[in-house]
Amino acid sequence: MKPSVVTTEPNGHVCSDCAVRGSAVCSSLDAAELREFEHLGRRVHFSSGETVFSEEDITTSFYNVLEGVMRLYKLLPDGRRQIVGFALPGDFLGMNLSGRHNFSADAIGMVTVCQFAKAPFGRFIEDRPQLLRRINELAIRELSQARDHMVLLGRRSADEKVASFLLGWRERLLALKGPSDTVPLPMSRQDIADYLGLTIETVSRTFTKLERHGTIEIIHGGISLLDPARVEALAAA
Amino acid sequence: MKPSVVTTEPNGHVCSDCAVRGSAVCSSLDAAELREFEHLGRRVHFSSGETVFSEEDITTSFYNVLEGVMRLYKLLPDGRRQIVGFALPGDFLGMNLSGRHNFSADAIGMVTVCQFAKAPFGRFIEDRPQLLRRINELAIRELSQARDHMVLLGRRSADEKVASFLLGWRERLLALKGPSDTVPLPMSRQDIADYLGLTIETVSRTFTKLERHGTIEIIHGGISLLDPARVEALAAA
DNA sequence: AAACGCAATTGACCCAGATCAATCCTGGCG
DNA sequence: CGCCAGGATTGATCTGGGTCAATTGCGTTT
Repeated sequence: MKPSVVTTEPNGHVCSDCAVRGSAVCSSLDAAELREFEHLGRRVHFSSGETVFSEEDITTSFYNVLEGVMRLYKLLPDGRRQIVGFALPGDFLGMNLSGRHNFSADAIGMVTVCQFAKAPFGRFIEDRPQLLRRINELAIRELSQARDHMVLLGRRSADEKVASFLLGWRERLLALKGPSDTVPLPMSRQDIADYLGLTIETVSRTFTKLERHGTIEIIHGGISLLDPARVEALAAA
Repeated sequence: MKPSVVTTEPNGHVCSDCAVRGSAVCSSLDAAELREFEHLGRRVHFSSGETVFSEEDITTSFYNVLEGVMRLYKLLPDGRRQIVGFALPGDFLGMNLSGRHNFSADAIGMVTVCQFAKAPFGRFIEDRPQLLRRINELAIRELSQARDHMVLLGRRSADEKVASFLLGWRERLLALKGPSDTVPLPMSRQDIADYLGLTIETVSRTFTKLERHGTIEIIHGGISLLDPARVEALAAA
């Protein structure tokens, strides 16, 4: 199911000045290793809404997000959807034990990834424990986030969910774009609802309520935290 | 907060005939490595309800569960609890990036763990990529389970949650105790509720409902699946 | 065997959030 | 510029599961 709009650059890039050089898996490699590594990955672009891989697909590649945002989700047979996370630049996707992806991933807006064929990547890792350690670190970080999200899904009210989401999302963007009380939300209300285990109406109503109380301002493509302290109180962190 | 009832065996064990030798982290070590590894861990016993470690505690040890069941959970400031998983023999606990545990763990019934001091264990791993790879595998498996659980918490009804839980728990015990339609439930109803994001009343009512329909039978310390197919249908797997 | 303690069950009622159903933007296009 | 489509908002109503409150069942102590 390779989408037609995907474009691949034959080779117009170098890892050494990649945007995610410092934070992604490749941060564990030295300059010499990086030159070798460069041949393994190729940049691939996806446009908004395109699927990068689907749950249950055989895993043929790993992906390193370079630019943009992706939604990672699982579907129930009847169509209910749970977004298990949003991937941002520096995130590494595709690791699994079964040989099949255990969630689907698609682009929210334009996305650039660094794609690695599974086998050569596996071979490259083989004698580079540093890289393995880095991948393990990323997995452990994900796991910690996943557990936090379980608490949110299982034990928080709608207001708390929305407030936690805004703070969490701002926090993640902090590392990428620097601190700001203006939080861009590239994903749809439906995406937010499916991430928080709510309906789109509840998300919308909660935003409106927060805005009426002067806590946030809903702006085009995002929200602005007028009273961050209030939001933090609501999140019951 | 070392509990008084904890007992440590000076050395009455050998790794080579450990119950979890084949499935735990140590499955990645050969006989020679195992002998060296043996000196790193010590068996520690916990009795029912004792806390092995708490969220936010500085991580001083890693733990390999040998016997028994543990509940892993996070608390909100106001006391709401979310159980993020149950640990069984073979599970490895304590990995994190922050240097602090990101959840609490306590014993459900008698528990035996193999405890490793963080620093020596870290040193041992250093030049044994096989062990690191094994730890990574366990982390990836956990991550996959965590994502499945997010779907359950965010998008399933109470009936589906309970049915999925029974099947999932049976599935996990399968590897340890062999196949059976009688599912022991060592944890309390409250534990089940906090795992599923429900209240104790809802869990109890759902069990009763299933029993009235002849789908399960509630027995002392567990349940019996009278109609496993029916339970699977309810789980909407 | 009576009495206690604690988990589990059951019942009655309530409410947060879902569902159903209109609008209301807003941006793209003829 | 006016029209259209898809996302977002808002309103009205419903309900699954929570809350509150007994009651039951059992294992332990005396």
